This record gives sequence, structure tokens and C-alpha cells, in this order.
Amino acid sequence: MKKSTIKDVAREANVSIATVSRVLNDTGKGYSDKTKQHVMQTIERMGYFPNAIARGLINNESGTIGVLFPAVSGMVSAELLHGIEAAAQAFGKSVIVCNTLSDPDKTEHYLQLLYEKQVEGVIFANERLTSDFQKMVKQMAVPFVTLAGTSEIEGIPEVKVNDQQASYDATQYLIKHGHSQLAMVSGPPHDSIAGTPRIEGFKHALADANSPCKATQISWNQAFNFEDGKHAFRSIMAHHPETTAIFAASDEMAAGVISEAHAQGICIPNDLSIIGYDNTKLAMMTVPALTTVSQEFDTMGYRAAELLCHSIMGKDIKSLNLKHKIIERESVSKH
Amino acid sequence: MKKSTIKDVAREANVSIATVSRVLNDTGKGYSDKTKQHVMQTIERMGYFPNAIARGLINNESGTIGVLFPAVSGMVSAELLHGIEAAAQAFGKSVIVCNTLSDPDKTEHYLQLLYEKQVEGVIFANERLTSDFQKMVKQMAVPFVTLAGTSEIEGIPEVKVNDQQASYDATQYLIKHGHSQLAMVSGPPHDSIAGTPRIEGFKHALADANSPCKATQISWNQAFNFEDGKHAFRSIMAHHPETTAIFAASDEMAAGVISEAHAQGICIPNDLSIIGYDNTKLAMMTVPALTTVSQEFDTMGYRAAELLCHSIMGKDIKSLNLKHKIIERESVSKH
DNA sequence: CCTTATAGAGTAAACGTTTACTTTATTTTA
DNA sequence: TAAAATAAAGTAAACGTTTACTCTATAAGG
Repeated sequence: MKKSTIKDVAREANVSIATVSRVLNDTGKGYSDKTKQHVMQTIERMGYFPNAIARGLINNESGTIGVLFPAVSGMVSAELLHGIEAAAQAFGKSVIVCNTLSDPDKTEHYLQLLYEKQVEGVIFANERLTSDFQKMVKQMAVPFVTLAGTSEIEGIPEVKVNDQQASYDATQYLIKHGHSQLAMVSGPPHDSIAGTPRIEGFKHALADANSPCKATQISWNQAFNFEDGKHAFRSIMAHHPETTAIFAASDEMAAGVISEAHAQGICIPNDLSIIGYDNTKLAMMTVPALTTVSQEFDTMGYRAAELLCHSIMGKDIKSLNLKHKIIERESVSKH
Repeated sequence: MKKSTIKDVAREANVSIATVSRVLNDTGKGYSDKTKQHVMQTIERMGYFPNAIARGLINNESGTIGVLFPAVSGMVSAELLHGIEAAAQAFGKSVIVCNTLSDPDKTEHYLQLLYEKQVEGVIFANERLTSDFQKMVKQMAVPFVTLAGTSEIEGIPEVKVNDQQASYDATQYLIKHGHSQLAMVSGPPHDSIAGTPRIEGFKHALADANSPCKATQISWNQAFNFEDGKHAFRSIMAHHPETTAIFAASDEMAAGVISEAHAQGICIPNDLSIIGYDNTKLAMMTVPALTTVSQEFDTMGYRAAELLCHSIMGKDIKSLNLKHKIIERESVSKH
């Protein structure tokens, strides 16, 4: 059963395809009420739906945006994507997802693909948009937005929280609650998203509290995940058994710390306080529930896609810093 | 700077567009080596990329598949999607994601959208494909696959684990380790995916162990999440304080049980054993780490998309039951 | 050396829409 | 009541490709 086209409808309804098209697009001109009814009925009866590809070709718009993630596994990406999709939907756009695995070749390949598919804009999520892609980005000539990431390329708006400030606040929160022996667990310090800025925030807060940060107070690892949190915490305890409070660069790492602390018989928050980062669902599930810095990923995703759509419609847009806040739960002792 | 088209390339290279097209598609016929080189160079120099929309129109293929999720937030969807994208990529297809929010109207709307976008296949994930959509599905005339869900519509392959069997095994695992006072926490019992089959598996295992299941041994709630797990567990403890082992219909619920147990001073696994379901990342992060039934979501997603792509290529395909297994961690005491 | 096959390359139709332009019929205006 | 304005509907070009078909020149065959 072949799909019916506008031609089929026109033939069935005894009108020209132009008329069908006009009715379809509800132009309000070019047909009488009677024909409109008639055409609509015919369309209904035949189960006709317009071919978006043909439409796209002539209107030069695909109704599609592309989203690049290192990997859409994990809570963070999932929530970002959820927000993105919601906004896109509100603007009548569809979302194509791509997993770059942080591989530049794959990324380049996906950009080409999206280019060929005539996407109207691209969201670059959770990763640094390096100047390697400058040429491609320029050539594509559609708006880009980075989401929970940064851009080396000039003129690309970023949607994110101010990581350094948020980390500063998290650290200060620990200090304010009476802690002076702090440590931090992090992923790679040169990670320009979750690494450097959070570490800087931590250091600054310490400096401002007159207890400059020693290198050994920061323990880092390959990634920002659970296992790395465990390992990092072990090494903290090896070097600084006096530590009473920890800032973890992600909730997953914090969960690792909690788990390892439990294994070592360290009681949270009595012996050790910990604050996380992200406020993923995980944070409320740990025992004790994790006090953490909230990034509202769903909202972030929404705002990024919204921004992108505005840009597609020709408005000019600028970077957006979303507010962070500290979600107080039970993992930090209050003196 | 307008995008260059095949015409521009043809003009620049002093050949016809047919020649360019042939070179582009590497047909092997219709051009000499010399022209090929020349055309390729021109393409490179101009930074030309073919317009997939125009291609799609004439070839009648969009290179796109659609994926419908109730919501892509949450670990499970994220991993499924990750697998889907990987397989799609391997088959040269792009993935459009849609969040139906389990709303039939939205679902219908998305199906229409995907139809108009000429997707070559659809994955219906994490949800029951009800006969409400039968008409639309038939009309779309492209392959469908359900993923981690079931279909009321005839002839649609399903990719999932055998939930009932897996639940049976999980329950039996508890029994085998010496537990006789079992209870289950679940979401809505009429949920045809995570509800009914898992409950049935639980009941059967109990029956086969000669301790038929009383209604109060199963506590259920609105959803399958953390809070619901907590509540369900409270009500279990109210009715059956003698319970020594719990089967949770999801890891999140299990986390809720763990959290609530901790609050009540119940020690896991000494006082109470618990087995979860899903083996999301969460399972290894709880304290103690959660013994659980593994569904390999990433693989499931991959296999579903793979199956779909095979179907698109005309092979005929059939439902796939992925193997489950029990991942032993620390939340079940062994006697 | 003439016929026939063959390879290289061009022409134009087709894919399913939208839309500017045109035609025809009807209504308004004077 | 004729001219002008308006509304309804049709015609055909265009969007950027692919591809069947055609044409030309060169190579092969006798």
C-alpha cells in the first residue's frame, strides 16, 4: 500500500494540487469554505500525511536540530536531553541525538552528517567545543549552543552554571559549618568543564578563608565516577587522615566516597562531612542523603534548546548562566 | 554564504551535474579517473556536502529512525538510547528521540510527526504499544520494534528480558539462600511491563516453594521509584515485621528500601536481605551494594535497533529475549 | 576501412511539495 | 450595465538530487 501524495488527494478531490496545498497550509486564501471541507474530508479519508522531506526541500528547512553528547548514558545526559526534547517539541523541532564518545573523528563525522541532514541548529552538550571544529561549524552556518560545556570558538553561546562560583559556594558552605580540614575529590584537573573550574573554586574559597590549599588536598582520578571517587577518597585518607569534610566534583564521586567511608568505618556526617555536585537523583538515594550543589539539568537542557530555537528564528541570543543552589540534606554536619 | 549545491560544483568543474552525482556516489561508471580526481578536488575545495533532504526525496529514504520513550530521563532510558544510537550509527541511520510522557495524544502526535519525517522504522521503548495505535502503525508501513516493553499489536517483535522468569529467579535466589519470609515492593500491578510479569514471577516462585503468596506480601505504589520504594517498605514492615527478604521491582525502589531500612535501624543484609531489578549503575553505589537482576540495557537497545535495521533492509525478524542474570553483591545474606 | 561495441559524459524527467503567476468567475462600483 | 476589483482555482517552475536515456568519440572486430 503505497503512501498517498498530494497528487492523489488532488485527483480524488477533483481539485489541483495547489488547492490541496493551500488548504493543508491553512493559508486562508485560495479556496472556498466548501472546497476546504471537501479537501479535508478527502485527506482524512485517504489517511494522507504530507511528506516532510519534500516540504523541507522546497522550504529549505528540516525542522530538526542535532544534539551531540559524549555519551547519552548516565543521569546527567538523560536529564539534559529530556529538557532539550521538551523545548524542541514546543518549537516544533525534532531532535537527532549523536554519541561522539568524545572522539574528534566521530564528532567531525556527526557534524557532517547533521550538516547533510540540514539541521537548523546544533547543541553541543557536556563537552568542550574545540577549535578543531571551527571550520566545520562556520561552514554549517547554523546556530550552535554549548550546553554544560564551553566553547573555544568565538561567538557561540554557552548555557551552564558558573562552575567556579558554585564550587566556591560549596566549599564555603563546608567552612561555614565549622570545617577547616577540607579535601576535594575530582576527575582530571584539566577537564575544562568539571575539572579546572571546580578546582579553582575550591582553591579560592580556601584562600579566602586564610587556609591556602595544599596540592595533596585535592585527589583526582581518570573520571568523575563512583570507582574514581572511592580511590580518590582512599588516597585522601592516606595523606590527610585529619580531613573532616570533602567536596566531591560529582554526585557519583560523592557516592564513592560515602561507600568507601562506610567500608572504613567512618561515619557520615559525624566523622566526615561531604558535599556533592550535580544533584542527580542519586543524591537523595544515598545513605545518608547527599547535600549537594544543584544543577538543574532538565531546565538547562530546556533553556539551551529554547535559546537555539530563538537563534534559529533570527533573534540574537547570548550565553546563559543558570543559577545553582545548595541542596541541604544529611551529609554535612552542622556545628 | 549560501550552501553550494551539486550545480555549483558542476559549474566549477565544467562537467554536468550527472557526472558530479556519479562521482559522489562512486558508481564506478560514467566518468574517467581524471574527471573523478578533478571533481573530487572541486568538491573538497568548495566544501560541498550533499543535501540529504534532496537525496531522501528522490531515493525515498530518510536514513532516520524514530524512538519513542515515555521520558528519556532516568538511567534506564539513557542506557537504552545509548545502545540504540550505537547500532543505528553502525547501520548509517540517525535517531530522532521523542518523549511521549506516556500520553496517548502526544504519542499519536509523535507518530504522525515521524511518519511525516519519513522515518524508516520506529522503536517503541519502555512502554506498552496499545492497540490504540494500530491504525497509525499499519498506515506508517514501516517496521516497529518494542524495546523493554510489549505490544498489543500483532506482528511486532519485542526485545526484552523474560521478566516473569527473571523475577522467578530473583525470588528463588532469596529462597535458596535460606529466606522464607519474603515480600515484594512493586509499582502499579497492572503495569504490563514492570508490574504484572514481575509480580507473577514472584508469586510462582513462592508457590513452587510451597509458601503461597498472601496479598499483603506485595506492597505497591504509584511508580517504581525511590520514594515509592520507601513507602512500600514501610507498609511491608507494618504488616509483616517478620519479613527477612525483599524483592524490589526496580533498583530505585530497592534503594528506597535500603534508605528506609537504615532509617528504621534495620541492618542490611543481616536483618534484612534485598534484591533489586535492573542493575543500573545505582546498584553498585548503594551501601551495601545491591544484589540485583541484570538487564543489559545498553545491549538491549543495541539489539533492538539492530533488529529494526535488519527489518528495514527486508530481512524478517522475530522477537528477542535477552538473557538476564543475577549480579551478586552484598545486599543478600547467605546462609 | 567500415561496422559494432564500449566508455565517457550530457539531457531531462522524476521525487512531493510550495508558490508566483495566470486564468476564470463573481461581486462591487459608478 | 460596463468596467474594475476581488475571490477561487489552476498551471508550472523551483527546491537539490538521482538515473534512465541519449549522444559522441574512441576502441575493437572482421
